[in-house]
Amino acid sequence: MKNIETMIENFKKIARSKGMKITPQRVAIYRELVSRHDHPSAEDIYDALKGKFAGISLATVYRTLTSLENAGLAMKVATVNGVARFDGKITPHSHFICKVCGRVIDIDCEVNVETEKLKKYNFSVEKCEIIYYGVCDKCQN
Amino acid sequence: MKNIETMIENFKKIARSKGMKITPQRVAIYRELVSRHDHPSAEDIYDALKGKFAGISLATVYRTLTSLENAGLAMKVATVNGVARFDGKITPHSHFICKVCGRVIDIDCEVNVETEKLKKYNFSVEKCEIIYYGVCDKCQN
DNA sequence: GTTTTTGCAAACGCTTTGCACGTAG
DNA sequence: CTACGTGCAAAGCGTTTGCAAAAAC
Repeated sequence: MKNIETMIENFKKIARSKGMKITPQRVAIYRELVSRHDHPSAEDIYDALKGKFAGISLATVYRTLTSLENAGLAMKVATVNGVARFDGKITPHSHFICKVCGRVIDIDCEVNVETEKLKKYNFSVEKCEIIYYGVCDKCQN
Repeated sequence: MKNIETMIENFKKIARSKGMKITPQRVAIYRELVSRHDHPSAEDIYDALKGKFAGISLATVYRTLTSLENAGLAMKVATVNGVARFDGKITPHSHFICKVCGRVIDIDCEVNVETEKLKKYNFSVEKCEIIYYGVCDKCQN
């Protein structure tokens, strides 16, 4: 799913199947989200779009991100300094958060979770989120 | 470190060594935090204390939790529905968050992280946070 | 006595929401 | 034509902060 246009077609198909309407705003927000890999905040997306898109509102970005989450097309992957960060990559992967610059970086490192031992809790586990914290390469001087 | 009074003595020692003053509020907040294992929010602690402690303020609870974090005596372990949750247990462990009731539960399940592969990123990794999401035993009916 | 901490209330900042208008289907 | 989405501004809400009084050391 690397081709952006393919992803947008997929988005339209899924959105329609969920009864969502395909608006120019939604397409633009989804395109922006999947085009970049810095896990933007709602405001990041808003800032990137307001130049090309007269009158787009921050509220619409928030509402669209929530819709995308509900449709399984996006995820809130972290909260850095009180600001939610989103990802259009929905395949399982981990993240590293730099406590200096706040960058959120994808980590494709394998993790072996002893899920056998988790069974004793009798929980229905749906998701496992792994976040590493530290200082990124650029911030180490 | 199971004995509460022992933990409080340890807290006083560390706090003093960091130049912090030992106030009745701080002792009460720390005691409340380490006495319970439900990962309370600042408001949970405030609610539990305001009965026994005339005039304690929510701001003091927030400030104390921040001080405890800085002293390495507590941690913000999760944010559930926009509310930060704290833990006085600072040894490494994971958490399960029930998306129905919002409970945060300690998980002492081993995880083998392939830290070797992390090295290629040239990050200085200080912490690894693992959170499982799903539905807890009580909420499954 | 000096410095830190507290309580109160106000301020903050991200996010959500009510409403009238616009637009997709 | 009807239901859903949008823009705007206002409201929400957890958390932080300024300040004078109080307490720790």
